[in-house]
Amino acid sequence: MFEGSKPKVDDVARLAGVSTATVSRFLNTPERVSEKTRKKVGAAVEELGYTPNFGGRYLASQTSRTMGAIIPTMENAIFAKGIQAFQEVLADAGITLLISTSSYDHEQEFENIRTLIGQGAEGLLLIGTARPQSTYDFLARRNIPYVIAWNHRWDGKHLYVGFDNHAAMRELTQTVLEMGHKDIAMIAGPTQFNDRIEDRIAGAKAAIEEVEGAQLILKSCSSNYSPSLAGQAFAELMQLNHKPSVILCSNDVLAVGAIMQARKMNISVPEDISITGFDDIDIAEIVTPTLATVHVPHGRMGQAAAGLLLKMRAGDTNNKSIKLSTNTVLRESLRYYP
Amino acid sequence: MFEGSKPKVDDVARLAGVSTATVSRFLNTPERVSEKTRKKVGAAVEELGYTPNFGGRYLASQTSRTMGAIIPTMENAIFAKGIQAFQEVLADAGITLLISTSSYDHEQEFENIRTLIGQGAEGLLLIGTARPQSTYDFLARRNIPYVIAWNHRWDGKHLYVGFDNHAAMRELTQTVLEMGHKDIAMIAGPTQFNDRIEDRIAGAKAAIEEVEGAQLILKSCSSNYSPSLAGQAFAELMQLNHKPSVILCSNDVLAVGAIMQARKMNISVPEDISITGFDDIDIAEIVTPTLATVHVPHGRMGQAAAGLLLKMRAGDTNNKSIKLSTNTVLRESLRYYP
DNA sequence: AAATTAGATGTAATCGCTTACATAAATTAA
DNA sequence: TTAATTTATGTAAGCGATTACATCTAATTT
Repeated sequence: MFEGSKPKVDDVARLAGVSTATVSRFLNTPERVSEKTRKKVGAAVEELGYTPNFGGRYLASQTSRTMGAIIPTMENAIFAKGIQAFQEVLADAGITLLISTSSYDHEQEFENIRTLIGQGAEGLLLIGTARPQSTYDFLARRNIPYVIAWNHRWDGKHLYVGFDNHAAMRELTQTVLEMGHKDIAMIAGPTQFNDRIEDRIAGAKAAIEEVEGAQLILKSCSSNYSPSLAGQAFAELMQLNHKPSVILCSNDVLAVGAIMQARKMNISVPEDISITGFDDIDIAEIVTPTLATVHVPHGRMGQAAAGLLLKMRAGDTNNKSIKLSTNTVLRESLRYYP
Repeated sequence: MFEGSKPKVDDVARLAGVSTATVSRFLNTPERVSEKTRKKVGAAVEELGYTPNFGGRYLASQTSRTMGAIIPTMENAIFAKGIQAFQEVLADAGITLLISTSSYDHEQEFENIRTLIGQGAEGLLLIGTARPQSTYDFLARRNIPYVIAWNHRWDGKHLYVGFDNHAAMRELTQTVLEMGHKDIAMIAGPTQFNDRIEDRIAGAKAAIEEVEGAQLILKSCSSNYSPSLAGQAFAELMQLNHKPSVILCSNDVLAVGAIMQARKMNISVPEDISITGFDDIDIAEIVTPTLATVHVPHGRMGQAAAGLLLKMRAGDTNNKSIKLSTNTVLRESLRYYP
């Protein structure tokens, strides 16, 4: 109706017959406004469909009620679940979430961080630890609270909300070893800019080194989320004279790619070869055979990260990293060594 | 370094020995600044790690370089893919994306819309058409450009960037009918607030009505994304005396749920019964048997939506809805009627 | 060489809101 | 009833940028 443009505090104030200060108080601290005026102002806001202008608000109050999250990609179900939970907790606290994706690129991530801070983000959710020191320096200089999710390390350098990728993979590998496997292969995506994969590989190695006669063949796959490239890696492993009896994949997506390739090649899983994943996303239970993997509590991680950032925003400085536990899930794709 | 707080234009101006106006010009219209000062200011910006404050900028320029998207949930791979593409196109144009999720709730969606507009969103991406008229009224009153994605209708009421759910489902159903099936069941999620499902159901009905002797048993499932609930619906259908020979599911997730339940019940797909999905997400090719479904170009849809909003933002008023085509994908789960 | 013009920079008003402080009204205490 | 509090409201000064307009400098034309 009306002029079609956005109503401002002044418009509301005029219509309600009060001052702009009162309107502002009505919006931010209603308890400081008398019942009577509260009604008047409320009606005016309603009638005009007034929404406070963020710019003005942010400028005047220096608080944006906004947080940012930068994830590598949204296409991966892993992040989606965690971020969804993250957003829900923030929304309940009246905080808007700004999201952007970095495509696993440090420069883009830094650009995104700058933008989000410019937009007023009062806290940041970042995935993993691998990024240039300069990025951390920037964050420190600006004094921006941030939380590192999807990984957890004991170095005490950052606030983590995640799980120990190293320990989780080590545990899974130990299980595999206990089942009698000695010739173990691993298909892993690029570790560049991806500390989680790095930790997973290290975890597998650590477990294998502990067992006499066990050995690891590491096969890298140029993408973390391409089933077909994983399939290719699988095919190459099958060319070897001395074939592995089990293939650990750095995540479920790659594992599924390997399973599908096995089917194409008429190699049966787990009779001929065992395969494992990591993450326990939906497809792990859908694929045939069902996939043995490491279960990760993505939803709880997102919630915890939001909770932590909210606390930091409230001024709580004594925060600690949160380590979530994972667990090995045994399913059809993994079998005892014959 | 320094005071640890955020540097402002004045700081940059002082350090570079120019006025704030020049700094602003350097940031927004560098071509209006001489080579020499450009260098000076650039160095100052760099040294201070200056990022313009969004609030001030937005207030003064009345442009936020921000767009909003409200999706029902991020957990579903469907939206993730489309939104990812949407975000990439916007990012290339220097626009930040604000995302929030409505959990399929109209009130929450409206709240989100208000918030995003308050944050300065210059355009909105909405999913599907089903929402109260009051929401559209609000949008119109505020004169906010918006695009409806994930559906396309011919009513000319909105700008759509999507596909014709009705026609797509009709086409799939026609294929099913041509394969000889007459007793057709459909497992569909709630249509409340979900015009896409509504259209899909209507599309199936339309096709079936055209064929003599063909009939539809509609089985509703109380969630759109719960495989287990779909499994339950499947089990109930199998109790019928006169069993269907094919089950159309309103999306791939439900279809997978049905397939898995069939496996549990030792009913083989497609020998005993055929099953189809909709969306063609990754799992469609992963599940055994692979799932016959309708392929939807999610990525292109996101891109197109972003392109359209960008054009609208630039002032282009003569925009048209974009209809993307889908196609029926035949896979193992669908077979000729015996 | 003087007049004209184009280009670069500076000055200061402005955007919409919040909030410290001042003031007025209502309540309680004396 | 008056004074002392408490509570509610108003006034006006910023918050950090942009930008119309004014000014100054340098280049071009005559």
